[in-house]
Amino acid sequence: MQSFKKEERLCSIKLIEKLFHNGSSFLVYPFRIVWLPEELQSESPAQVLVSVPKKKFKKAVDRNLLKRRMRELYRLHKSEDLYPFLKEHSVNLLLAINYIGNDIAEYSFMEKKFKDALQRLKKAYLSSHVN
RNA sequence: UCAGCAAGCCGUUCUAUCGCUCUGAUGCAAAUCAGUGAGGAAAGUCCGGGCAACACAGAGCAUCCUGCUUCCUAACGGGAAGGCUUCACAACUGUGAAGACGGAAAGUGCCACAGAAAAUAUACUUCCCGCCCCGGCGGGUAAAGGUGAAAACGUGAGGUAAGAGCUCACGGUACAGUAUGGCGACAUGCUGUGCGGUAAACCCCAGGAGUUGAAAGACCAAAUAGGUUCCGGAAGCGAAGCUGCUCGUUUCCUUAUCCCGUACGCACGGGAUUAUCCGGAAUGGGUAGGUCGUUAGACCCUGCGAGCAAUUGCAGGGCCAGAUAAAUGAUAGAAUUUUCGAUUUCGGAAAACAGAACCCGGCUUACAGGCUUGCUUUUUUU
RNA sequence: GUACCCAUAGUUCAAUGGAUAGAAUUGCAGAUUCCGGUUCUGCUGAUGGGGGUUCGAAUCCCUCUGGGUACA
Repeated sequence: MQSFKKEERLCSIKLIEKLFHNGSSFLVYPFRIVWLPEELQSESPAQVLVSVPKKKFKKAVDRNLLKRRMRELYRLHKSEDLYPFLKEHSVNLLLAINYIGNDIAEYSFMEKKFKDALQRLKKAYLSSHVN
């Protein structure tokens, strides 16, 4: 359950455009999460996209490091909480995780914040669908 | 032994757990197992080539690039060896460094300020001669002064009213001719003629450049709509021919336009106008994909030759990333190195520059630390 | 990936290779005013960094840095 395969990544240009056009977003420093419920063809319950702005991190090495850490976080924590939640409500989700910090954060700090972000995501979904 | 300079090389390692890319095996599949996975600069995109598509009789013009010689190379604006110039050390003969290093005697332009004058010379203070008669005029001159980044080759002698390459000697530099040495750039000698700088000003000379770049280009099958062309069938108060007329038959043409429905377009429904529909094939375009191009190569390692060297010949061995919103990671522990606190044991911190995207050869820039070789130098010992 | 362009006061722009790099505006100080505004006067610059050519470089050449444009 800790794998991170191609089906779980968001690659289609159309879906990405849809996500950033219609999706709703919130901020948990140092992340910005954009999400949108959507019917998917693939088997995985969610597709995710990870990005780091080139303006803040000029060197490719730094961007790679942050993207790898964020992917690792998603891989390790998705199965604890997010996937069971999504199956329970039987929805599929498009996700985009942007890094908006100005410095390269420690892994432990990022881990703590990422868990908070997942909780926020669940709350946001529930509140929007109750109404 | 210490320090500096130059050249070349390396540029953290191991274990465990959980993952990712690609390849292979097993398997209907899910999956499992095994192997594999960033650099010397992968960077900048400054040059050159391969590869691909398009273009292409030949010549000239324009534009851009290069610029001492010979060689290396697939090619180069790269490299090697050499020549020349300049600078430094040294001291008369070397050592080291740097150099966009063709042409100013084809032509044009420019050379601020200062200065008499910045290039067909000219004449401010001087100097000399003559005249008027005591500071002016006419002539000669360019040595001295001062200016400037640069002043009509420099020094000495002769010469002269005073002077001047005007003449001579020595020297500098450029061109032409000639002899010797060198493949050549060039060097040395002799003869003659000349003497501001600037071509990273225009320009001239010699050589070179077709254009566009893997988002190049080749192929594949889907789903959706149905543009164009062709074929077949049916239809028409359509047109024309055959005919005196009708039927019939042949050829052509049409198969759409307008209005309303929230209505501009598409689709759908209805209505109006003399009047249209169906089936098949080919071709073009749009949308989102896949495969090839794509990693075995001007490749790497070792040995033996050729060459002063760059480089290259032969033999043997090896396979070394291939992603596509883009893999090469995260965490924990240990070792190694550096550094700080401490003091011989422990604790903390750090480990450079930096991340492939069609592939090669260079150049440029970034880089903690370490190793090797050569040269110079300091101290000590013999 | 490929092809190109730009960089000058805080800001917007000038300057033929030649004095101390100008103009507008902003800021600061002073004058004027009872106070403020307007007006007047004065002051404030690493020509993006480094090297080269030149007697002399913002300008010419090389290189690095930063910013931008075009091509699907």
